Amino acid sequence: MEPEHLSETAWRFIHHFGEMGSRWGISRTVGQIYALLYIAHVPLNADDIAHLLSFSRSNVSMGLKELQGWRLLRSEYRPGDRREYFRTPEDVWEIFRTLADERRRREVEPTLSVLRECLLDPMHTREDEHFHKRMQAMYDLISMSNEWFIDIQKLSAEDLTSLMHLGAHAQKLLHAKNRLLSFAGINKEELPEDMR
Amino acid sequence: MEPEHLSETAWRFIHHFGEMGSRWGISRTVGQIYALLYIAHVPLNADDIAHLLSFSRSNVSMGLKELQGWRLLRSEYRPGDRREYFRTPEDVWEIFRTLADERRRREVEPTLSVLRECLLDPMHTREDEHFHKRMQAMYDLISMSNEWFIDIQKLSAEDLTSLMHLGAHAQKLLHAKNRLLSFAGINKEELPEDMR
DNA sequence: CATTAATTTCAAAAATCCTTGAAAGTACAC
DNA sequence: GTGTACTTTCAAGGATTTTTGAAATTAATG
Repeated sequence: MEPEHLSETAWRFIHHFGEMGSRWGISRTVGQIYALLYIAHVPLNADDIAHLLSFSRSNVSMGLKELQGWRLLRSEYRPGDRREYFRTPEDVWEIFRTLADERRRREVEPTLSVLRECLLDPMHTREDEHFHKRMQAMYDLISMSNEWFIDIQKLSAEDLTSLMHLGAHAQKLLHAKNRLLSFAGINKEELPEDMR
Repeated sequence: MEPEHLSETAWRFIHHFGEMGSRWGISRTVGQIYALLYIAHVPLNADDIAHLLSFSRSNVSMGLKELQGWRLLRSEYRPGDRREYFRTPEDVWEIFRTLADERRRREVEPTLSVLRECLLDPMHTREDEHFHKRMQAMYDLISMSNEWFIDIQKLSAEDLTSLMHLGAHAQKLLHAKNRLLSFAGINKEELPEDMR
């Protein structure tokens, strides 16, 4: 069913995502496996993958397990065939959303925890005070981005596309709003949280 | 000038960012150096850093060089002192912007190039066609996000904060616009690019 | 221009991370 | 329950990345 070997172009694609993966905390193998599954026109089983990418069977098994840990795979069984067949979600948006959300949970949330803990520690010296301010600034930024992402994540691919096209133009809307506020003599602090 | 040793809390902070760094394609050392410089209340020279973090002098030198490659450091000389003193920008937003932009240039742009090249390759089989569609979908998503980021990057920290607070509420604006369009019987395709 | 102070380079050692084959585990079919 | 087809685990070996100290380089000073 699946091709015996990869085309030149397919290989370039897979190879690139392997390299990319290794800059992103997932191993080359895992990156390549995912790239292959992403472009495959039919679901593949572990042997297909091992064969096409020349990895050991066990390496593929571990790679698939890791990808499942990232919630990035779908799998299915076929009647009369005991092997498990894997594929990626069809929608690229879904893939990126899942990836981003998983990173958020694995990296951003723990970072916020550490920062919160550090911020609770008592300050003794002038340096401690400076340290505290710096951590607070970082906490504020990360925390806000985190919430923004959780918020934005709910939107459909279509809505996200519109929002992105709007891009920095949204700034104009905000400026218009701000001019209006100042015209009306209203102070930002008087507004409810979600209208600032 | 700088403290002889790090407080418990400072160490926790630095240690965490070392671990984080190692998940992000920069080494533990580099992550720790940056965390230290970020919280330091005065600029530090390479010896200070090596001493405080117990790294070899040469390791610190390479780490600083890498951080400069990321455009994440400021440095200064003092009269009567030959040593170079390093600090991070004061504004966390600036740091994150620089980091994100550098990653964009190092990872996203090359990925787009590879995808463009692959998309130009001739298709022979049915599988090639499917492959082509998948790459196109990925190209569209990454390309759009990339442009969105370039666009958004120009905004001030203040504007970005407002935008983030707006978050998914922006969706309401869009829906309002879309309802208006459909009420007026205007098709999206008739609008100029930046109004869709 | 020689001396000294600081920085950088680089090849080797150390640490870490990845990959593998062999063995153990699982689950289905008869 | 036994055999079969597949999957997973794991310790050892391999590969890659980090870290280091010694030597080379650069730059300032008298």
